[in-house]
Amino acid sequence: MSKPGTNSGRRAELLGIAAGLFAERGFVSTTVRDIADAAGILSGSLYHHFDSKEQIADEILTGFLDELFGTYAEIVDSRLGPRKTLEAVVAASFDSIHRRPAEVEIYQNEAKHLAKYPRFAYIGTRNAEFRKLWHDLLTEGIATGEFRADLDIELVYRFIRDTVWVAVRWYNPEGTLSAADVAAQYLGILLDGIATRRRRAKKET
Amino acid sequence: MSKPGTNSGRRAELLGIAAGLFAERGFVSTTVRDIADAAGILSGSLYHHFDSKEQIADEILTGFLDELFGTYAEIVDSRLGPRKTLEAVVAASFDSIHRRPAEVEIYQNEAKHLAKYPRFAYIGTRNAEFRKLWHDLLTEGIATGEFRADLDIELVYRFIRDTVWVAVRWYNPEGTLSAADVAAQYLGILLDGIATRRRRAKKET
DNA sequence: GTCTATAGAATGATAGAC
DNA sequence: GTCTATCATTCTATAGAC
Repeated sequence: MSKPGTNSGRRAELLGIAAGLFAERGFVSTTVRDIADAAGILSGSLYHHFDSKEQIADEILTGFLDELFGTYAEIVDSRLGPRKTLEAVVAASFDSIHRRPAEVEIYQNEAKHLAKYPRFAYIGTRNAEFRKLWHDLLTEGIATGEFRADLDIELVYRFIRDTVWVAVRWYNPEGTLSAADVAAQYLGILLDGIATRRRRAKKET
Repeated sequence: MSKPGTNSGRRAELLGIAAGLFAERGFVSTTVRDIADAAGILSGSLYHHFDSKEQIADEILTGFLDELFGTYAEIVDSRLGPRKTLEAVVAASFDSIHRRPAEVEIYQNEAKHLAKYPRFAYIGTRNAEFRKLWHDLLTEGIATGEFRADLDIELVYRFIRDTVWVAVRWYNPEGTLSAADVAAQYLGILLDGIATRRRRAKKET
């Protein structure tokens, strides 16, 4: 039960400490000594639990992504219709920022670099999965007439994706503004805009 | 004219090479040897032009920020009114992503870490300046009735800031989509939303 | 599960020749 | 303005004692 590779409590504890440091200083700037110091042990001792620094990041990311995409799958399977699904996916994303800020920050800041290595190939897979989720959602919403027909789906997808995730940079889990508050405000802007009167953008071509 | 510290052409060339590498690999992951290799010289020779690796990043950022905020100042001084000013600031921002993608990426990815060092204190100053610009703009727009009165100004500011700048991650200066196209699409979403019917968000309290 | 001790490589930076 | 040569430091990772 305490064999490295299975989940002894100590292992999870070390992963949490490492996640906090990776999020705060970045993966490359965080040394194994930093992690060991924060855990109250020496750097060499870390290698009893993990094969390498990369493996630590790997386990943090897989754990996070498996949980997140599990939640997305549940929402999609509920077949709420485009608008309600959009609201639920956005809310779930902000909720993950609230519950796992370090993991989201690592995903945002480090995934692009890590994805180059074979070990982290699943990052590209998850990104493609997320993109498909949004493309399907937006396409269906336009078909049902709930979303504007003149939208560039790929661009809207990117704007939503970026704006939701980048909020991890300023969102404070201990602050007065809850994840649900932020999600509601954000959905208000995304769905209805900030202008007082609907002034449809001129279509080009 | 060729004294290091003044702008010989070589110096600017080296800054451009370094900016590309910092943007692509990150500041800490880029070694002085990487920069020297890309310039076709040896790492020691770099120190004839610059005192340190930090100085290189410093000059890249100050040059970029001075230009960017000069543009913002011109726009504000034109007194176009809230909506037109908003459109112009957003367009100018996307234009800077088009013209200086490496510099924007460095500002986005590295500024947070660099800002901790006294040498980069101006980053915090610029951020505050940018925030004030948006707060004033949004406040005025609400006063004139051009923007919705139920907006949380600080949140709207963060959403706009993040969404505009984070686009540097996927925007391709050589692609078919111009910076003006992206700005127009983005403003369409921001001002009017993606939903077909205006459904005002319920106000809390 | 942690510590001692250290290997082996890479890093930012320097001094002086050309 | 670039090169040669190199220093001092820091890094990931390993081997074996406790």
